[in-house]
Amino acid sequence: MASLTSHIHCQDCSMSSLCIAQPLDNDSMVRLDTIIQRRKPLQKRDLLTTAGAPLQFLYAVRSGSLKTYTLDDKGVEQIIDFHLPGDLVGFDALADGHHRSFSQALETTMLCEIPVQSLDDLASQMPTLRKQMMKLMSSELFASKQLLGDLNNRSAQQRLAHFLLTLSQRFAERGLSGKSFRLTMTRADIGNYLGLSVETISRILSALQTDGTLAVKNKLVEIRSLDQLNSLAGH
Amino acid sequence: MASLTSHIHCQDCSMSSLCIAQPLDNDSMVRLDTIIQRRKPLQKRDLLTTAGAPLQFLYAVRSGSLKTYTLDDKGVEQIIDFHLPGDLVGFDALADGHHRSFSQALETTMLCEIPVQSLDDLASQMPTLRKQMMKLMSSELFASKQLLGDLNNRSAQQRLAHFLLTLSQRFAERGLSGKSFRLTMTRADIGNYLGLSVETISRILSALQTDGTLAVKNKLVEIRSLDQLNSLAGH
DNA sequence: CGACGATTTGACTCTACTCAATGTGTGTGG
DNA sequence: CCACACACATTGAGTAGAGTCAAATCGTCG
Repeated sequence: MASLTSHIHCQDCSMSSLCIAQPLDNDSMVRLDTIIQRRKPLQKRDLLTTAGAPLQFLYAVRSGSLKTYTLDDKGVEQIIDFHLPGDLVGFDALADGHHRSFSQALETTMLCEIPVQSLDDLASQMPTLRKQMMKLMSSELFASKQLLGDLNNRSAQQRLAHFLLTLSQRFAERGLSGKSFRLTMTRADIGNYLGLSVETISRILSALQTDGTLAVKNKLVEIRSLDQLNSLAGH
Repeated sequence: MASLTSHIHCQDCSMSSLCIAQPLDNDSMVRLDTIIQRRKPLQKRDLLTTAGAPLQFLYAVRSGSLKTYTLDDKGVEQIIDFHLPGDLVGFDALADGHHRSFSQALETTMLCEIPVQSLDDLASQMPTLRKQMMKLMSSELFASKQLLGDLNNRSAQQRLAHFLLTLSQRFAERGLSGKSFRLTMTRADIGNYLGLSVETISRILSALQTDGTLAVKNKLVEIRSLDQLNSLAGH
């Protein structure tokens, strides 16, 4: 009998199109699969990475979600990113072999664990894998820099609209509903990430609910008018 | 006779410690050197990259400086980054082989031109080069994400203090003075980058001048009290 | 010298923050 | 299974920091 832990392989993984495995032919994917382990699921609030800890694995999110954050001089949390299924966690540690941030599960979360040493070996043999890693990092890099400009010069409403649209797109890319989804992070997390206070987040969500752009029920968000939301984000 | 264009080689380049060449042994550096060309200097306002254009080269800044920006739906400039000597320009294009942003010289600027195709070939033969590229991207990625958090939750004064400190450090790393340097970008550029209005930048610079933290004379900035500036950035 | 772009400074306004109180949901232990 | 506790969320009132608009000055380049 198979054990209870997941035995889905890269070849069958629904996330493979977003994952590091995306451009690989079947044979390469099988080789990648052999180095990847599946981890016991993380429970809500469990830490996946700790700043300063040596890098051993990169992680791919299979299901669930995480937040990545740093602590500033005063020990205040600064949220850097949210991770959804298909995302890779740990790139920031490639620079010097140590994680630079904390990653914490926002809900029960399943992961693939990729030993960096083996990945590196594979990458040196497989140019496609090497290029794919570069591509993923390049995309993330641009997205991150772009976001900086996007957020900096925009109002609270624009920021939140942009955030919701980005989430929506990411869910859609992952084969989930982009119209209606659950915010696994708290309002405080969103505020921290966007540089807004909890109260502002709450007020804007209420306002968007009132004007019919959204239907919000606790953590559940339904986008009622995508056009409306788009035009709010654009200004 | 040697031509008038620069013939400095990677082996002799004062920027090599920051550059892609950093961890390479002498032999590898010579090989890298053979694929790198030197470009005619860019004049102020010249474009180095254009969003949408196919990626052919990565560039390393030898002297001078550039700004990288995108244009939003309304054609409004969004500054994403400033590049100083030793920085690499073009990583954002690795994702799909097309540049995603514009890069414009802020002053007369000298560059090394690195053909991506050849770089890729070299990287596949030289694991150190491959790792160094990953490291550079990883560092940039983290810095960019960190910056997002840093700026988002901070006041105008904190942002500007942080910006000046970062510039100071970067100049120092490049063997230039970190105490006293020239802002090659306009106040408007700084404001755009930090998400502040020109007037706010100007007012804060004046205030920092008045309280003795800085001496500002047009584009020239001298840091009078590093401690003061540090504590302003920290809050 | 003249023109234009960049910078500074002032006055007023408004957005988003803080503080405060209340409401809602979740989870734990008796 | 219920009750209580605590974390999360909403809403209101007042305030402050940064934006906008406007005008004057400075600097640079032709």
